[in-house]
Amino acid sequence: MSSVRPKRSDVHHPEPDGQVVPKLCESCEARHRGVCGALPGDDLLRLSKISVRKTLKSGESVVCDEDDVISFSNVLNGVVKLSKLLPDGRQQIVGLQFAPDFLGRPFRAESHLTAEASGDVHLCSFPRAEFESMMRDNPELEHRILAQTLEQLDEARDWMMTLGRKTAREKIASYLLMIARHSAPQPPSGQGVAIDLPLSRGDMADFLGLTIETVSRQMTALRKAKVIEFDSARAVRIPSLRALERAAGE
Amino acid sequence: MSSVRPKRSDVHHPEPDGQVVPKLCESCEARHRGVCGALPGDDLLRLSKISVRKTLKSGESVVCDEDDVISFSNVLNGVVKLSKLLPDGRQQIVGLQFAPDFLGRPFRAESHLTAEASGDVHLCSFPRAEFESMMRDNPELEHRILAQTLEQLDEARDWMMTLGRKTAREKIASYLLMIARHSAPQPPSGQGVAIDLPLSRGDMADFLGLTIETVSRQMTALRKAKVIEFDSARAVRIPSLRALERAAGE
DNA sequence: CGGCACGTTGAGCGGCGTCAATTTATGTGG
DNA sequence: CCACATAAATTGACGCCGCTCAACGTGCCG
Repeated sequence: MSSVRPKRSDVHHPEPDGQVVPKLCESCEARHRGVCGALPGDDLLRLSKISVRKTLKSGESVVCDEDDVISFSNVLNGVVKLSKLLPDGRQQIVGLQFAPDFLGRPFRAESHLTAEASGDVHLCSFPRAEFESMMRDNPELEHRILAQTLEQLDEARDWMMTLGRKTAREKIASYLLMIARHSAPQPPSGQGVAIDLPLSRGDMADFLGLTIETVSRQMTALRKAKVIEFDSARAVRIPSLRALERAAGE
Repeated sequence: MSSVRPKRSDVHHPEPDGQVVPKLCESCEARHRGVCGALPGDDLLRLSKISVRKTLKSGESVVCDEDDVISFSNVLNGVVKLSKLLPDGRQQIVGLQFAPDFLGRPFRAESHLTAEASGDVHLCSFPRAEFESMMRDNPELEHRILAQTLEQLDEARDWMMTLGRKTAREKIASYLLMIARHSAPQPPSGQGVAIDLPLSRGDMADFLGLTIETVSRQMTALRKAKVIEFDSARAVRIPSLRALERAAGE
């Protein structure tokens, strides 16, 4: 299920201030906003020597259900779906990971979770054991992992409200709102916010606890209500975030 | 909303090995299984001096939505509901905390969450600032917080599957199963597992994304299907956990 | 062009919500 | 102890939102 193309990286060079920063990490978002920002130069070097870049094509999975997790990753770009499966095939997407999120479940097997690329994804991947050992040595690293985990817990609980108490229409609006908030801020064009939808209708359904047909119908309904406009099936514009928030029940 | 009766505690005495263990902490579950287990004697003493026991009556809240969180707590016994509210009044319970769970959201305001006692609850409560400072000094303490946060994230994601993809019947069964797994293990009596239900039908509805009436009907349906037996409305017996798991769709 | 995945739309049904009545627990004062 | 009040839980009748099944449209690639 997961065919990836690793590329070993041990190139590095000194920074102006004498600190050694691996070349691979130089322009990496995760080094600034992600967990790697916690690492001093020498630890970063140690980690970069054992880390590999991976490219996943759409649909390829990082960790399969029940697999032992042998590696952690940072998401460099793209979107990773975290999903669960019931024995009879019903599926629920329980989270989306964007750059520069950390991917992995420290101290435990991945709790029956599947991580799959939605669209092409670039990862920076490293061995589990080595990273956990660095976490023990480096409290600041563990602190960052904790901070991210707490944020993900907040997001998961927000989504529980959406799944349990919102109507189909409100669920769709909530999803669009979430994507808009994760999108890069745009120059105020007066034409509203344009966003690309990383998930197919089917994945949106699995994320929102709906069927494909209901997702499609409610997208149409929001368009007819002029809350959104379609550039294509996978790209919409939002004339008024306020109106979308109202549609999301917030 | 929250009227509590604090009782200052600074009594303590030396342990046989010379280590000082505050008297208050001596028989405390949280010291062994909870986060306090991470603390050496002197830190435990420091924390115990600023901690207070609180008793909440059913329905009293620990942290109100939008309040600044001024304290963290350990749950000593009882059950605490974590819930969210939509502007129009719809409610969703996003988690249950049992002893010896840690209660609080480090590094941030409580993300619009309400924590409320379901039945009488005993807490051990301490000032936020002091505890966060101890977290900085003591990586092992932060490590335990991380471990618990990761578990809660797993649980939240499990529940997302339940909320998004299961039928009313399966949701009820999943809830009963979760309570059974949190209950103290019982001597094999041959009469099945007896469990007390900490939530009212209304709270079960808010936890499962259902209405009171549907909860009641599906409880009756499970009884008629002989998956559960009623000792009272708040206490059931489970003849076969396997059968209950099947009813939960697992 | 055909083949295929993805998305949209329609018709009809059923699970769960709504509204309402009744029964059962829980407490409170005489 | 009973009488009464109040809340919690159950049960029934009915309607609607979202699911099912099916047909059709659309874009992409060989």
